[in-house]
Amino acid sequence: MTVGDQAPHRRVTIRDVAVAAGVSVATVSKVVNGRDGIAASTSARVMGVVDELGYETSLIASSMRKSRTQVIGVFVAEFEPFAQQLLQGVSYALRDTQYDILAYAGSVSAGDHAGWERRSLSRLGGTLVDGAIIVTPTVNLDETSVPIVAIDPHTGPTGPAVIDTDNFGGARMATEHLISLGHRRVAHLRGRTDLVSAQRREDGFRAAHADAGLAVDDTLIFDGGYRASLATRAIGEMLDRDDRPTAVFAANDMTALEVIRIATERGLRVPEDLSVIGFDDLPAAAGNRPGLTTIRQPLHEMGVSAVRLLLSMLDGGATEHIRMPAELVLRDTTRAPGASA
Amino acid sequence: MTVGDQAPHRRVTIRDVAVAAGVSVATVSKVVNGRDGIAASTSARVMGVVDELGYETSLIASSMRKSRTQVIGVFVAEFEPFAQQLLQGVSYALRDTQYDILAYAGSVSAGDHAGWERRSLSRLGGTLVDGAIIVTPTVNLDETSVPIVAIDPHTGPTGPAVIDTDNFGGARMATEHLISLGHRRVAHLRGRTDLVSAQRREDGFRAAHADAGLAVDDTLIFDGGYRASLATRAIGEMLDRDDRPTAVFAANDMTALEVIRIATERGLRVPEDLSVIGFDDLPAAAGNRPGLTTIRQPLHEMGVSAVRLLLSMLDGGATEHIRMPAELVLRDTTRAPGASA
DNA sequence: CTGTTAGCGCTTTCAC
DNA sequence: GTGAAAGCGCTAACAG
Repeated sequence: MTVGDQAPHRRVTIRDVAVAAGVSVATVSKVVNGRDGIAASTSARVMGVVDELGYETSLIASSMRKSRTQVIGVFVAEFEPFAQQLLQGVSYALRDTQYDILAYAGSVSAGDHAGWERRSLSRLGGTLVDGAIIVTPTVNLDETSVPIVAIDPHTGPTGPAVIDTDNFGGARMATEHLISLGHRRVAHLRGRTDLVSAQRREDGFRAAHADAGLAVDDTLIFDGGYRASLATRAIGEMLDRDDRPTAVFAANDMTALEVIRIATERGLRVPEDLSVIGFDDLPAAAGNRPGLTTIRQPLHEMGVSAVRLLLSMLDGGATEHIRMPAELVLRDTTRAPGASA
Repeated sequence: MTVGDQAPHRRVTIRDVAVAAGVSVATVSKVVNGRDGIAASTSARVMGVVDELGYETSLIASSMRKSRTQVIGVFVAEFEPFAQQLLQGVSYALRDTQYDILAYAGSVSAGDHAGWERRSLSRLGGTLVDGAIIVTPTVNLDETSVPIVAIDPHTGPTGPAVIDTDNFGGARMATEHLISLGHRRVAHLRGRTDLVSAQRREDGFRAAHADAGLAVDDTLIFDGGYRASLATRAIGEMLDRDDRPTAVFAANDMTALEVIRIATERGLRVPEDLSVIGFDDLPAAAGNRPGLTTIRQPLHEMGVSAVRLLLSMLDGGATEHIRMPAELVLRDTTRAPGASA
């Protein structure tokens, strides 16, 4: 610990500039913020010192006094592929605006995993960010200090502004696809059952069966919890059954990929022996070999829409609920049953 | 939840808690921060109010007084795939620590694109974040107020702590691969020539030729600037030549993918008529059809290493320069010339 | 044990 | 035009 205890590089503050320019702190502030009522000569001198010293106003300090910071917050539980795709859309949409992006993953520390969205919001909202986009929040967010838009909230479209995907329709489409291929024993690997998105997907799965006049075999429904690690066991059981399903609709891509992994381990070929379809269309779905057939959520567009909506709200616009369409993306992991090579 | 509903949506501050608990602001602060020297009864009462009011300490305000915030900053120019892969590694490595991640893209607003790293650092460093990881900075960062580690700095390994990839070795490997396949007219689509990483890759390209006793045809070297949009024109020229190259080594995946796109547009088949190899191994490389053969930078691992190094520096450890190995990833876009189907 | 007093770096009245 | 003063929400001495 005997390193730089000397505090070698204190950041240059507004006071340093003021002293160097021979003016008051207040004057520097005005110059830097382009307020008028400052002599041109003074302004020029101060700017000179600013450049010379490399002064940058502290976002933190100024955010405590200002109302607008020109920063949009994106709060996520974790930087996983789903959130990242969204973030890319947000980033893209904010490119030509005056806003900076601050993405915060505030549930890193174990323990109170739940409520990360409320916590992040309290810690940064109202001060550091002008508005926030919250990715898959699992609690209701009302009475927030800044405008927020929730993307795919797991509690359903309850908050004021939300962007989500047609989970029910997408799931029905996935299941229909399997059924139309001729599959009659199709399993469903559910998501986190405490989340609406997972429930909607299960509903869609059932609806497709009903539409086709087929009965759902409830023993073919397994819990995958949206995470590969949580799904592994259930997948094993599913594939070890004597009357193994010929196809499976996994509630998201991560668990669908896990199905493929386990199936391959068991010596099963996908799609010859088992058809698999996922949900999300993460980059990993396209990157997998064989390419994962899945239901696409337009993540990028959702990020863009979230920005547009938030910006309009920041401008006094009304909240909205935007539902994006889901789309079937055919790749290589589904085919008719028994159509072995 | 019937507390202070008269107030609009002002965030609840430490003062609100103090008043409600009938103690001083300082006492609340001590309780919340677990300082000792507080009566158990007082502590309990305050905590009760905290829960009831849903108080969360403002990261901003406390960061102005505290030295440690338990937040690591990741500064990027933009949230593009390259940065995102890194971010995932960082996120992964920070999972089980007490640190939160704050990713900041501070060059969104057009204009002063350059110097974003310095700007972000000045605006957030020293106060909001305990340390920072900077992704592909293009300026030298010394005299910073907090420990930083640079990932793949485009100015070369000059800063105190840097993680980078063996650009020279990787480029040589890529070119060797093409040459060993039998290609004799191989083009190089350079990156941003003002950046060392791009220079190293060109050097590697030339070295591979020298090793094989081959001369480099300088007219086969084009500028791609690392961005698809900047490369389009040059690629057109390259492919419209009468003595079109049989293979091309693009300085990164984004431009390699653009080569494939343009080639396909021209009616050329990849790899039958043209072999293409990239650099980076972004998810898009694996996701592309045909899969892009490329040189892999272990982005995830680099993120992890950056965290480890930063954490150790935060703990008084010394700076380091870590060079990661590049690796050839064979997919579907390279094959022997003239081996048409 | 607890409250009072200073600020952190900045912006914003409001005098001069 | 410019500066002095009053905070923003919080923590860190220092008194009581």
